[in-house]
Amino acid sequence: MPRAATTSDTFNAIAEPRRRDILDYLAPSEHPVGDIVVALGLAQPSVSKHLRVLLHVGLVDVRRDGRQVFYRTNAEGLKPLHEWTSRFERYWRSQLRRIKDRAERN
Amino acid sequence: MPRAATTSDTFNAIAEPRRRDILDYLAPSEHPVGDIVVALGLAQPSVSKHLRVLLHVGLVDVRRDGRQVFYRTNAEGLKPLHEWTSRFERYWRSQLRRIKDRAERN
DNA sequence: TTGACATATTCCTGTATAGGAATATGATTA
DNA sequence: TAATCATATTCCTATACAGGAATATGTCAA
Repeated sequence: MPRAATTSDTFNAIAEPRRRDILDYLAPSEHPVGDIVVALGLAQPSVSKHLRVLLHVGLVDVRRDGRQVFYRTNAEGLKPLHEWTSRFERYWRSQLRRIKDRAERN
Repeated sequence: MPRAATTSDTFNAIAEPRRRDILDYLAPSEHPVGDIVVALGLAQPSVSKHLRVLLHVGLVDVRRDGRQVFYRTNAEGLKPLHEWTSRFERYWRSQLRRIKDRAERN
């Protein structure tokens, strides 16, 4: 079996750095595609493709207005990712905490 | 350009679900490869390969003991991921918060 | 030393990119 | 209607898997 599709889930979608850049850019407020092209210095077709992937997994929302298409990060979609990493929080908190954890296991 | 290598960074490494399972399993305490094989029901070579990727990006630590090799999740390696997702926290906190954010932008 | 055990590596293959180039689609304006 | 603007899609290609099968490597025990 080959690697899973980038469109299959959030984790695969954000594995691509440019897509993370796009999510960062679109988090505070919506922007038309052209803005992303300029802001991130990417080729327009490339941006459209990345947006399609992000849309597929629900990480961005769209709003069409005339010939422009506004995208915006849907932060909710990043929750699962955040929650998964949170499970490991107790293991890095601090050296002290780590010692406590170790004691608890005995 | 093809997709980035899974060994290139944390984000790519955890894009594979089995690797996340392995990290979950190895977080509380170290385990030899054989345990992972049994616990997750994967083929041994497959587990070894996944571990190699995780080791490459520093998500697990190794300790050899006789013919067994013990692996353990290095939670520190997941910090960057957690921090990246944290940046979006303010955007999902609550509807109230979202309204406040919107007001702040005006 | 030999055999069993634990893990790693190699080889093979079907699949899925991501970027570049060219083109298509849809909407707006002259 | 034609020209233009904003985006999306298609085609092409080099690359990188991830799993299965077979085998290699390293270690311990008899």
